Amino acid sequence: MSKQPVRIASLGDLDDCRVPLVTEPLSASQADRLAPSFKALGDPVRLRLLSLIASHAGGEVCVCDLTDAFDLTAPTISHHLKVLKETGLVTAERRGTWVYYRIRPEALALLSTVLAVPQEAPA
Amino acid sequence: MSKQPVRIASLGDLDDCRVPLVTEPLSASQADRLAPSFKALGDPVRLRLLSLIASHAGGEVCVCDLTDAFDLTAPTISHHLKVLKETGLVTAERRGTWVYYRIRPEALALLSTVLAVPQEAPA
DNA sequence: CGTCTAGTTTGACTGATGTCTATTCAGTGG
DNA sequence: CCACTGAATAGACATCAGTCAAACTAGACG
Repeated sequence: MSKQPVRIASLGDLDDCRVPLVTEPLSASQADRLAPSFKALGDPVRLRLLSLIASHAGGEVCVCDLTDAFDLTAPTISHHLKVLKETGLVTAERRGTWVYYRIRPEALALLSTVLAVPQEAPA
Repeated sequence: MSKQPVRIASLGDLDDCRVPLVTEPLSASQADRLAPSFKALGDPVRLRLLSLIASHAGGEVCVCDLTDAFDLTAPTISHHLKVLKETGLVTAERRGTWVYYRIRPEALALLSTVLAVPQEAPA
């Protein structure tokens, strides 16, 4: 439906970062705000967590299901989820005993756009 | 499937990573090969370096020009360029006294694809 | 209230990372 | 051959990041 003006406090304003990095040089400020998101993706465990969350039917996953998918302790998974949450890539919601995570598609899409290579890219 | 000889993963084949992370869960192997690229993008200096290289007219930039754009020493810039090179995001070519860097558009495009959010993505 | 389960937080440890200075390598040109 | 410049490497150092065990918090349910 209509998009809510969701705003992640801990996630800096990335509104001015919607232009491919190939198109024009990133400012230092833009780079400072984008880097944490890419850094969050720079760990294999977090990449898989994000993918598991993003690709799951229903759009959300319980932490317990995520923990089972790795050979890591629950605190470690929790730590990685926190990193993803703090960079605005996912959101968390508690329902009863369980906590469910879902992705923030806009965040993912923005990063995808930054890396996109327009057709008429400089050769 | 015939097992291929083990490849150095710093720039390992990412041929089987062309599917959006949202579409299906990444395997551990895929995540292991993708993570270094995102990690390389996880530093503000490298993001700006990449953007400077990618957006430069002519498609290439001399290291001397890059060094001037930052308040960092030449070895530090060199180190960051090495990281970008080792992850396959850029290539380097020496011509005379100078070394020119250019991006590898395929590498960038692949990462963009991995992060892409197809329209019918789970909300 | 007591207890059980799901998740998170804390603290510690270890290994990786960003930066610098000093040194070395690669070409150019006297 | 030697000196000079652009760039990369080596080593050192401080900080950060991933992991775990232990302790803690949030609900559910007798």
